[in-house]
Amino acid sequence: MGSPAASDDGNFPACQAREILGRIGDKWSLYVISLLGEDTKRFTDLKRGVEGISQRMLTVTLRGLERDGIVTRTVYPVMPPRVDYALTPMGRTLLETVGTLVAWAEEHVADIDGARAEYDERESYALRPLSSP
Amino acid sequence: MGSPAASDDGNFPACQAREILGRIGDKWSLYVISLLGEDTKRFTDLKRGVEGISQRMLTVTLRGLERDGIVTRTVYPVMPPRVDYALTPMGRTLLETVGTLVAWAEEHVADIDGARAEYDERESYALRPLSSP
DNA sequence: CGGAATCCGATCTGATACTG
DNA sequence: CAGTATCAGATCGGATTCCG
Repeated sequence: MGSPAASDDGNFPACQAREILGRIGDKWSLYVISLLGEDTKRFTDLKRGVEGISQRMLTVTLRGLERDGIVTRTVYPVMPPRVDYALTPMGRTLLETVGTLVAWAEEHVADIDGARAEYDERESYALRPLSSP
Repeated sequence: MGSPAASDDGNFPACQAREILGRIGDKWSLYVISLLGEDTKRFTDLKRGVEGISQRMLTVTLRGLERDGIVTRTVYPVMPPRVDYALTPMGRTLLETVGTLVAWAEEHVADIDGARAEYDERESYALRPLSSP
């Protein structure tokens, strides 16, 4: 329904791969996946484990990962509620790569910080016509 | 106005690592990095190589990667302009991991597509009170 | 505890037009 | 060729409130 023949990019394989990369490449997803590891974790565990994530973003992220078949969500009908999250077999195949990526980011914080400072100086400098204080 | 000492998260290491993950985890960055590989490529080559990227997003992505010290940008002062992009040594250390991630996404398009269909059905089904057509 | 729903400013992004 | 500038629409994401 709706659009007859316009923009069916949505079904284009390359477009789907991009969407998937968007999901797993998301900073929150990366942390959630690497934090889950081989274990089963509860919502609050993840919230504590992923520094700085809001409840909303954790919920949204987990929903997305669940929908894509990367994590499983198990609800126990008790009060107070208890929900367990874990990686699916497919999700586990991501673990090593994601772990490497997260580790890379953490290892290169200083390098990148330096590169940024250098770049910013170069740029502000390039933009200034002639003088320097 | 308001917050005097609140939210200096900006300098917090964990926050910086997240920001870096946000950059390299970005779908466009991932494609650009893996496409660059060991080579030097021109702007237009990248534009053609990264399916579906707009000129604007390619520019923005490359600027970010340059600022973070992941790619180099070489401008030749000729007409018409010529600009070469390549990975820095630091950028090259990402290549294997990023390549794996991109390959993973492409390999799992079908699986994830299936998982999504299943999830969507389960959900729409769960939300409906009782009846089914 | 683990959400869902809503509000709303901030950010992102594509389209378009212009340029050296 | 390789951008920059601008603008409007879409999306993101935090804060808040309410719920079983």
